[in-house]
Amino acid sequence: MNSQHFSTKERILGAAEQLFARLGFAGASLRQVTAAANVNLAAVNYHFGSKENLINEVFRRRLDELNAHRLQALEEALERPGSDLEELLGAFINPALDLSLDRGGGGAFVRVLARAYAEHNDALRKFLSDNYGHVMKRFHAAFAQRLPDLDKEELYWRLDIVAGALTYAMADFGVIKRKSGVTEQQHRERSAEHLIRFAAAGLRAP
Amino acid sequence: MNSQHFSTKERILGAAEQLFARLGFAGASLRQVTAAANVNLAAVNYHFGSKENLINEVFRRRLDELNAHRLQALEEALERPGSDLEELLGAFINPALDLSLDRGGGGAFVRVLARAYAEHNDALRKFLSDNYGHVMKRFHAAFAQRLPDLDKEELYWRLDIVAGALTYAMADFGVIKRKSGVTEQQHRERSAEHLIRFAAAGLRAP
DNA sequence: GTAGCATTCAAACGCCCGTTTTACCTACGA
DNA sequence: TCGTAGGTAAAACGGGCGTTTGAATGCTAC
Repeated sequence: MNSQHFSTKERILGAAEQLFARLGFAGASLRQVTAAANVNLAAVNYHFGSKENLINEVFRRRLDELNAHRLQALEEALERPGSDLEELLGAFINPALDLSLDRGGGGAFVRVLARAYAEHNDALRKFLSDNYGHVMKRFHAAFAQRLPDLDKEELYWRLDIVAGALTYAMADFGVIKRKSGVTEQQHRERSAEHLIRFAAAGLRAP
Repeated sequence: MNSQHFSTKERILGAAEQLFARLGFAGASLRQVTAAANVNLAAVNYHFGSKENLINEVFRRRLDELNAHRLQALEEALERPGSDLEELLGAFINPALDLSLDRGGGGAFVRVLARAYAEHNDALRKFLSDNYGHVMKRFHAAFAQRLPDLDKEELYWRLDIVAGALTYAMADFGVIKRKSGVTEQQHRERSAEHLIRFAAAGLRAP
């Protein structure tokens, strides 16, 4: 299986991501993680130092990439001459959507991310703020330029609502059932379309 | 403290709610719960049978009431002659807001509810669907009447987005910091206002 | 080939978990 | 007044937890 192609560290990160998504940080034990990764129990403490630090590394591996993709998509949208609000929203939402569809655990990671929000852990919040703060600022500036009549603070509130709805949608919290005959890819693309249309109207609200 | 005025069962439920909100279902132990409730460890298994069942009772205690309040607020809004979309949204959002401001643990409960979504547990989903399914159907019908041009399935998607944003906002996931000089009550009222305005525009989107 | 280092391994450490047992209160109807 | 049922108490059960240890292994450079 994985054992052949990936290093011990990578196998641990992958297995941890899956199990944290399914069972939570407290609910998934290192014995379960190392068994799924097909490595020795002591490997976690050897390579990562502690369970706490393993959790952080699970985040870091994905967030840097998502970060970069969002900013890149935003710059591309801003460079297009006639780009509208929906395109800016797409730059924010689509990279997250792509991640959730990624082979190799991205789908599990968005659920881990949703759990992180629910954990309400201060250290984790600081970590996320450090990693995401400047991204949100950049998007805020771009949206503010497109919505000059909207109060700046009001815009912060609304972007916060968009982020909430996106987190919720990505982690598949909702009650909307995927119909048979619709692939997961199609389901998520439809999710993104609905979300963008809804959010664009919400941002344009008087 | 509580010991004087509440029964053993009530003290356990209250302490469990607080600790589940803070540490999660797996993260909070029965030893922590019973110590906080100032009761004997064995009392949980005596009164509730198991930790699993205690979790269910923590939900049941609050959900029945929230359920009833939402439906009552909806009926009242529908009976008012000139009631608009914002009033229907208020009937959905405000009871949840009130619960989150409730003395005696409501604020903790909304975070427990957010954790429940993140848990993605099938048994818990069925429990929530059984308790909430008819409420969502009732709201869907009311919104459909106010938005006759909107496709029924599209409306389901949009209500799902509203529910997501609400869950996120209630559990205080967002990055919006409460300013000094603003009480928590005021902060949450402002939250609801922003959410209703945003959601109303999103629902009306073409 | 062997010295040196990074990695893997099995085993054990002390601790905390959910649950059960058994004895002990305490109030109330017969 | 006594028997009894409902509640509380302390202690123990087996088992799983994160972490540490020290020996065995593989790999690279000389």
